[in-house]
Amino acid sequence: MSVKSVQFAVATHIMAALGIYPGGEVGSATLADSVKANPSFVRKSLSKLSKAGLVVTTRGKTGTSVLARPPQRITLLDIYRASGAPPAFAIHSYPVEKRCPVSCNLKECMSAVLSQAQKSFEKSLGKITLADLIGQIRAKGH
Amino acid sequence: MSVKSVQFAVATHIMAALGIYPGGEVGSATLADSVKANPSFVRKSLSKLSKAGLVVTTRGKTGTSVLARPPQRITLLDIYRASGAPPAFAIHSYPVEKRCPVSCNLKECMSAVLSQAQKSFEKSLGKITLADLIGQIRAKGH
DNA sequence: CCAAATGTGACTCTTAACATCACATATTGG
DNA sequence: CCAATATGTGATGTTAAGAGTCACATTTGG
Repeated sequence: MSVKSVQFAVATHIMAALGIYPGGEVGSATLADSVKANPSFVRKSLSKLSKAGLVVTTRGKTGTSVLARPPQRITLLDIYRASGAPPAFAIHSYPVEKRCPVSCNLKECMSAVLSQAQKSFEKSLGKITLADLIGQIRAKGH
Repeated sequence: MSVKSVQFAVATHIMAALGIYPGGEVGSATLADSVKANPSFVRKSLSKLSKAGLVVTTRGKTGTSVLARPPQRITLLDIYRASGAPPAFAIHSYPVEKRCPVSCNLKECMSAVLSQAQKSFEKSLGKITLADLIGQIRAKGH
């Protein structure tokens, strides 16, 4: 029922790098160096952030990316949602045994439970800003 | 980085069935019918619940399973933990680019963030008892 | 001792994300 | 205008992990 995806972590890495980099204009190749992932993979992630309005990218020969707004006004929940990470929780897809009341109704109940859990998890992410995260990274030094 | 697991949902299904079944003593074959999953798979799940002390199973010819305590005293968090579902959130495992402070420190920061999110999600599960869930199932009727 | 149940290790199958490539698209500088 | 170089993205191969299955050991009531 849980879903592991690096999308969120990679997207956060990118955002933190954009926030920390002096000047703030960074090309995807530089970001790929920092994440140490395939440039194409990074571009895809960057593309999602751009579509979500968290980042402004310019194309063409001198194309770069910049944060769309100051890191104080970007939460990790914004990044999580933009990253396109699959929902954290899932339910099995077995068929229903019609004679069994548990089998008939459990999925619906579980679905409510899991969406509540998802909300509380998202709420937790919403409390942390990108600026907080950058502060922590800076505090750890190099 | 993604992995979906049905362990939690299946374990919850089993527990609800045990709680609802009149008398409460049920064999794994009956449970497998209700879940509509492979009997061996159900037995494995049942085995975890048993080891976690949520269920008491007897072996031998007339082997069955019963809830170890009343459903009012079993939370979905108990079941989640017993089910052995993998942690809901994970971080990428790319190498670190040593010259980059983001690359060096982000994983540690993300790890803290994710474990906090995990806690808030678990807290949400801890508020729901098996009795609550069974009540919901009964309310929906057959 | 035998029948019937749970417990479990080994193995294969399936799926979804990761990773990569190739190329389309866009834009600047000369 | 065109060459160089950046982002954007569809297609495809690779891989890791859970689901599913099987076989058999273990247990225990009759």
